[in-house]
Amino acid sequence: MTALNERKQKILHAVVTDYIVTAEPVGSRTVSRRYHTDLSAATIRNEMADLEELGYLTQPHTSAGRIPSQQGYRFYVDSLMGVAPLAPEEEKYLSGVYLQLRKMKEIDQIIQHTAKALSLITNYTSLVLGPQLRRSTLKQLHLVPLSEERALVVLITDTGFIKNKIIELPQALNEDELSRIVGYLNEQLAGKSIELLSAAQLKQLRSELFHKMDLLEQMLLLLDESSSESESRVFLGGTSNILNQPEFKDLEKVKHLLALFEEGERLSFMLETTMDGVSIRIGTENRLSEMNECSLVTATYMLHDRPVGAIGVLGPTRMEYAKVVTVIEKISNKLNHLLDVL
Amino acid sequence: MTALNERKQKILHAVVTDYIVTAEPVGSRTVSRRYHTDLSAATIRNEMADLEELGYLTQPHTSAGRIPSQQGYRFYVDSLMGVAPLAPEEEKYLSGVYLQLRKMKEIDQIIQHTAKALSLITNYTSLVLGPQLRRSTLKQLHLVPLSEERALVVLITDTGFIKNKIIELPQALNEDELSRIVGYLNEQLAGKSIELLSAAQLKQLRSELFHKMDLLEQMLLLLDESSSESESRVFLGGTSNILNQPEFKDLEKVKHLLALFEEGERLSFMLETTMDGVSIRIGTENRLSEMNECSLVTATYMLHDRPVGAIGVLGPTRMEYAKVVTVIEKISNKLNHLLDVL
DNA sequence: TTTAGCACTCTAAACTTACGAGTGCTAAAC
DNA sequence: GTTTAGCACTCGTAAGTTTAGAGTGCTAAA
Repeated sequence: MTALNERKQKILHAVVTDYIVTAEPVGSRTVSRRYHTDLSAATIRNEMADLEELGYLTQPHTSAGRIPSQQGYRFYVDSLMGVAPLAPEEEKYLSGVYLQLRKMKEIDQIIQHTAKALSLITNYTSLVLGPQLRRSTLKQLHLVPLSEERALVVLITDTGFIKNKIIELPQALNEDELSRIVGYLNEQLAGKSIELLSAAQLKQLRSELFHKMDLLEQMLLLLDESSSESESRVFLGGTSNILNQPEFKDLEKVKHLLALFEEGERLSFMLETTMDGVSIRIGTENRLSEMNECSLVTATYMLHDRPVGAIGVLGPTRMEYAKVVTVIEKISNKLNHLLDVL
Repeated sequence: MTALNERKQKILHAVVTDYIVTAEPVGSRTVSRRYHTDLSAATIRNEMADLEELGYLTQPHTSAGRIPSQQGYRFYVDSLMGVAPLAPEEEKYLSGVYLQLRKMKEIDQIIQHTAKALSLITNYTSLVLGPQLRRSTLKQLHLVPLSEERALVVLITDTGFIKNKIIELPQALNEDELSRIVGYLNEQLAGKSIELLSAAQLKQLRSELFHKMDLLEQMLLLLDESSSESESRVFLGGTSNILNQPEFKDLEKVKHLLALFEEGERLSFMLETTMDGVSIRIGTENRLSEMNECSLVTATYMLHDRPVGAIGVLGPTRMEYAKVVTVIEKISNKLNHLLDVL
């Protein structure tokens, strides 16, 4: 792939940015007039023909303007686009949201409001992956007796996540024994990453406490569940925003996307795969076929310097990448700060 | 409003059922041929003109067939429609789902799977309102010390619902005092309906324990939150199903509905308002303007003979009412049985 | 190397036409 | 008096037709 000279880059930049706002194929005349006054339309025309040959632009049909190809967007995102600052009122809005959130410590609320803010400010659909149990560290394990036969296991992580489960007690146990077991488990497990609680380690524990099998099994089951994938806590915001995009006037595409939105598993997979910095996946770079005409911008957020979750914005490939990246960075930062205090 | 003679009722029935499956205006010829061979099209025509005059049918335009008006659907639902039995494979599917669910005691999973089953079997969008804290009875209140300054309050209801909240401890308290307070609160509150924990009662508690203000305030706050509306736990299933309905080929309508789907508050309001038996609300009978072209069939489900939540199916006014009612009844029953064991 | 000019292409929108399903009315039949 | 056949009329949809205009590629001159 030949490197693009500066002029071609400028023209590509013009086509991409214009198409992003207008959603209409961009003609040589438009580029010449609106972006690059010192060249004639004819010259632009030649360059655009070259850019098409090189794979950066395509023509919907013979006598229409050009639109960026996936490769075109990729080049734009990698080398061309600058930083789009937020409007003052957008900044203000975000600050307001996170000032509010500082008061409520419920992680679910934080996540949900983040999804809402993200979609509101970008006008796209937002996805937020809640702190993954798997990526958290066990802080404390508690056993709250409920009755003779039942107890509540409370699992608390450093991410502030709390998971409950009711278990059946073997009747043979008295209170002392119980608290001894719990104490022992805490000793052994506290501070360990839930993901890294390897099968081996759990197995060892199992054998160490083999005489209290029943009880232990149940508590360990909770851990197993926690470290498994099944926890797909993805929150969406602004799902109706996709309908604002002209590329989704086709109901079939919308239907597929909406159906995808209900599949938490697959969504969280999309968000989990990129686990550092801001990532942009364009069109078919997303593995899911439903998203072949979409782009997904994601970033992770941290707790204690470890990535524990992710936020993302889903829009058409014709997306305002620069702005979205700014917003994503800003929000993931705010989220980091917010969680640090937690 | 004149009562309809039997023939008119038969014709109205024919028009409604035909329109429900075809989504096309129904002509006199169709009724005569497909439903009522012993009368000519001309006769049907006259009757249909009458039915229109009476407000049960409308014409989209002068020379088209008739479609049921809202009043027409209402009459159909109240007096005409019979009981639609489920297909054996549908029965089997439902039994399978609830056999599975019997194993997992997590209320959230039960709710979510119910939503999924409901939408899958009806091909409409389903709404499920989780057990309302407000409608539950307090079973136990626990305080789990986390550190010097923090503790976890665990609130357990008879509906199996568990709510956690982290509170800050006033340092002046030692463990004994804590457990005494918690013991006292349990004594006072256990078995009480959370909704009926009146402001007065809470106030009394506040004064009784006024010297431990700080701590108490925080625990009572949890109760306040629980009894307030803010808990809008509505789960949706099959949101993409609305796009299968020809009446929603218009993107604007879909957009409004999708946006509504994100407003948990308003949705749960819709479900809460009908709190006994199966209720059918057609078109503008729903208060929300977004739902003026939809029908909502809802039913409550019970725990210990008290309604604690609701399930619902949302579709176009041209809905398979008979089948939906059967499904809703069946599922709410299964849910009742499932929760009884809990 | 750039640009003006021009013939050519192709879509989208506007307009026309044709078809057919369905109606309401009238007058005859039961 | 009720039912039905017949018929002229309405109106929306779908299928063609036309037109306008935006944009292109190519050629030849600057």
